[in-house]
Amino acid sequence: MAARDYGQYSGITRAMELVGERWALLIVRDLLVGPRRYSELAAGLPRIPSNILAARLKELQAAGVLRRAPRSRVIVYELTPYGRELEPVVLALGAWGFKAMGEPRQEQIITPESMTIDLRTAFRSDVASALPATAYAGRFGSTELLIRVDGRALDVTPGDGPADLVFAAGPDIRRLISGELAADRAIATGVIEVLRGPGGLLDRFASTFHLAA
Amino acid sequence: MAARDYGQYSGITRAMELVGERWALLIVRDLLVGPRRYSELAAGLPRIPSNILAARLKELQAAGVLRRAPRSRVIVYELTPYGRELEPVVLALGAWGFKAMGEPRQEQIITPESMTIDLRTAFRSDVASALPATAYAGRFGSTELLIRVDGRALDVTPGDGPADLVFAAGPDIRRLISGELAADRAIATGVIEVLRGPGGLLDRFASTFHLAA
DNA sequence: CGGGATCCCTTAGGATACTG
DNA sequence: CAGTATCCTAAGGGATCCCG
Repeated sequence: MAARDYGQYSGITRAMELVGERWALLIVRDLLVGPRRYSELAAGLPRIPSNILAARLKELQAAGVLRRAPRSRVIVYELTPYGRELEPVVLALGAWGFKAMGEPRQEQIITPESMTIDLRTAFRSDVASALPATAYAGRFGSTELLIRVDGRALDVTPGDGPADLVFAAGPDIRRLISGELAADRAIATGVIEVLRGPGGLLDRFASTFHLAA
Repeated sequence: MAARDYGQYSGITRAMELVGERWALLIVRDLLVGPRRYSELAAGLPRIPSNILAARLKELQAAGVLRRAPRSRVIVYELTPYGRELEPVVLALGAWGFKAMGEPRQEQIITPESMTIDLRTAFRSDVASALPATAYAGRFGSTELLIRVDGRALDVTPGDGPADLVFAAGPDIRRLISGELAADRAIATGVIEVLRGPGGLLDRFASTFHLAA
């Protein structure tokens, strides 16, 4: 028996043995957004030691969660189909943890990958399907995301592009998503800064992305 | 910043900080079945050192996941409402890990709590709602469970009681739940031993509890 | 006897430096 | 860029002991 084995024959213990190590599910989360290179993963995971990242990648590969794929002279890591099946786990954890997020601390960062998954977590496809297709461009610190909502589909990509509403937000956008702060109040208090487009669209954004606290 | 902090401001990292430590989610899983005493938790978690169990209970209490509750001279640990909201996380992890369960190893045990959650994971309420109410009594090694299905409701309790079908099964019951083995084959090969009641009911059991691998 | 606390040892994780 | 190598600290594992 491996030292870090749980000694039980059940689904959860098996899952914990495969992806329960520290950092593992965060690597999976970032790869849920798309394939990533080693250095991209390292950049998105602040403070992960490179030896730990290397060790986790090997373990997750051995577990059948991800694979190394050569892409024209560089190597990227991508989830296997089985690894992608962790999405419900990651989203459920994200939804639960969202409710316990306090105020951001100084050194805490928001990465494009973490924001993308947080938006996916909060996305209400049934609400969105009743609204017209809308593209938002959000600037969160130094990361910029193009958020396209069309029917029940959500697509989040880095960078900008044609958007109906362009806004800049800090970590306090959480209070908009949780419903703690209404859209007009968010604008009035400067939590959200509308850079272009009708500010009224922010209310639609808040309806589309909502996660009660 | 705490040493085991992930340095990100996102839902998942917050969740991992609260319940991402080793053993934590297994404690939560057992408490999802019902309140438990310290010694009951220790018994259900083979190989957990007592100092680690004590440390986790304190951390989870500080995180607002569980609380100590005095029950007539003894102390039990029970989930808070917020802790119970981890059920989707635990079930999602269980469903994912179930598919990666290989053959059981000699020293791996099945506890009443782990089996209860595994059954909850595999429970198909929509299938069950179309079937007549049924009570099963299952013996898994030394643990005995009374499994009552009524409409969309599932109730699993330790011990026995009046049941339509009484059977004994080893860890290979996983192959019945995964659909790898049909009910009649499971009986014919001795994977499941029908102790009382019509063996045909095992097919209903397999329809009610199913998780594709 | 339930509910831990203590001790000692092993191993994983963190920080930093280095290399093909 | 994509990792190794090294060193050190902190957490986990196992056994034992303690206390109400």
